Amino acid sequence: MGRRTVTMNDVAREAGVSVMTVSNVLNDRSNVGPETRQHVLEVVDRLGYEVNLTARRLRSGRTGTVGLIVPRFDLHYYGELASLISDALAADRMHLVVEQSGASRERELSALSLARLQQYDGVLLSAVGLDMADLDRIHPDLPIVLLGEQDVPDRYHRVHMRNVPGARLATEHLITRGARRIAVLGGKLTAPRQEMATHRANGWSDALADAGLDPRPDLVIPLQDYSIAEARARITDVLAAGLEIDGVFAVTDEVAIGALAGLHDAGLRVPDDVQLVGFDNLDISAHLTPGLTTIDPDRPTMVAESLRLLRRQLEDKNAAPEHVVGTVSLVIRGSTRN
Amino acid sequence: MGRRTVTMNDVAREAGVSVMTVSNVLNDRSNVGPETRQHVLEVVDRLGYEVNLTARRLRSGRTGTVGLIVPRFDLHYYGELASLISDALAADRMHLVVEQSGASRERELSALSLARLQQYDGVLLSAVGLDMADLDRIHPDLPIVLLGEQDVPDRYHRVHMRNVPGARLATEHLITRGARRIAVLGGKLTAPRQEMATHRANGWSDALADAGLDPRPDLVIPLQDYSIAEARARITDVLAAGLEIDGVFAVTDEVAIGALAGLHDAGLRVPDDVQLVGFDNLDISAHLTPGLTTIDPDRPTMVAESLRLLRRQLEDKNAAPEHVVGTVSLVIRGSTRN
DNA sequence: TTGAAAGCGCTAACAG
DNA sequence: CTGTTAGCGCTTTCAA
Repeated sequence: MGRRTVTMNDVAREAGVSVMTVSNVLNDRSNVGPETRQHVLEVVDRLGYEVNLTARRLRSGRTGTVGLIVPRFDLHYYGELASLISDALAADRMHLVVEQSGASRERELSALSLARLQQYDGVLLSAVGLDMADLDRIHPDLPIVLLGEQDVPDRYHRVHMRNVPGARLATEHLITRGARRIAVLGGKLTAPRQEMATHRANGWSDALADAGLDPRPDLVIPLQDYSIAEARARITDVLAAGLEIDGVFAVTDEVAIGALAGLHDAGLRVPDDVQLVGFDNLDISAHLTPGLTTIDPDRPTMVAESLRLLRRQLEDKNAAPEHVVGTVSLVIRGSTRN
Repeated sequence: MGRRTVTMNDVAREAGVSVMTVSNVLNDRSNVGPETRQHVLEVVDRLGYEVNLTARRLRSGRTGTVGLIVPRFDLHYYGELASLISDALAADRMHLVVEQSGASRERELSALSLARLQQYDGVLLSAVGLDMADLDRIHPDLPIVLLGEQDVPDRYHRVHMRNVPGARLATEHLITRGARRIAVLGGKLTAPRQEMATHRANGWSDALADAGLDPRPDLVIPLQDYSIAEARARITDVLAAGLEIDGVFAVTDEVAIGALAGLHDAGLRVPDDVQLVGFDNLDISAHLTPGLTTIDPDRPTMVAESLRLLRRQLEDKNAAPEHVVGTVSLVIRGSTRN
């Protein structure tokens, strides 16, 4: 119970060698005789020794841990992303820990403080609320890859989706299938800086304009937190206010799920009365009724690219910044007509 | 760019004080004169100094960080749990990081190694695949609270749900609303040790027996990973095989979502042909069509209790182990009849 | 192939 | 109120 933690020193004394030899054994360095190695490992096992990662990190700087910072744990998109990354890193014998940055600016800054980030060998940062100034505060020596749709300083490595083409694809599909009054739920026409909501509203707007349709401002329904509940409430509001629509492009699948519920509340059938397209292709989207037509951002490739950029920086801290843009494709399911 | 990281020493020299004074200022200790404090803070700001948490941890043992270990990031239940915990800890000026333990036994053991756990002031462990031996390997000095439904050694602090009563409540509700052939999707009658799936199958079985119904083994449909896709596939299988049912108790809401899709695939209407009840009351469950009747485990209270147990151990490492069992309640929505 | 010395950056304990 | 000393547990460096 109260017995003191076993240290490398204890192992060394017990094994009759120096701490350096123990360290060499545990780090698989080649300069240890086979018998010594065997003996040390036995003692390690017997005493139940485990390395103190904090001490190792303080001395060597390496941790074997990558941090992923996401806005919220409870948005499905980030849960799926975290799973994919965790699995991919495990193959490299690295370890993922996830932090939540959202909810408040204070907490976001706390999560992004150098003090916290320093604890990782590298960081995948999927923060939405940052501005350039915040990003510029981050110490440049730490390998960072930005995941996400806001614009960032050029010196950062970054992976993001083709937002505008994706949104355009979604909207064009709605038009092709006969929709004419298409709202963009969660879109924004203007914002202090470009972000997911403005990019996707732009794609929507482009597609409408190309088809000779008017991207009326009242068809743009902005959201705050992109939760299912908020999306459902807002679409209910605008329908109650008399907005007439026969199509909805929801900027995320999560928003689309709320839209599905809200449309149902209003007695509108999907896809018969109103067609619906989302963006993200969440796991759950295939299992809704009707299945959700959506834009697939090819997350596995985005994850692979993110880790490639991270590894590049790990190997060469001066690696030239790279911007990777993922492909998007349309996945057609029951929420749009045949 | 390549400039060396600023240390406390740099601040001390620049401010013309000792490192201890800098440390005292940064830790808000009361023994620093107001002018000295002011001056030190200015220098800290000017140099852009941030504390090295690794060094602090090595020396003081405290990290301000709590770890949450969950089986998978992409199960909605854990995402919601993590969000709640993260928010609650922020109020205590503590920080949550989340690790995924699932996917393989090797990775589970790696996440649970003392080396990793040591990095936290305390750990909330929501691992499902552990057995007693694994748990016994964990160093007893670390504050741990177990969240979850498997049985554990008495010496652990633990918070879990009233599984059997919850499952019973769900099943009784189905019976009350007229269902007679009720399957338990994701339940298990036997397993190497008690776990969520057996507890909930027991509640189902008890309710059926009380009502004079036969808990036939073919009504128990076990699952492996409790994913939506798996649940959908399995219910499709058993329906195709000719199983006749008018009610489904799904052991989690995630499983219920799969069931909803599978029933729809088979041309069965919910709740008209088959009634459905889940367990967990996920955020999304209110927004399905139809809304999902489910068991609410009162997660906010469970989270509060978990953190209370953790704080107790933080304050007194010999605090007597406590087992807390949360209450459950039935939330009635459209997936059961009126 | 092995070991001794030094020190990563910080804070506990105590002295002034 | 401020400073000095020592050392957390490990790994780097260099000597044997």
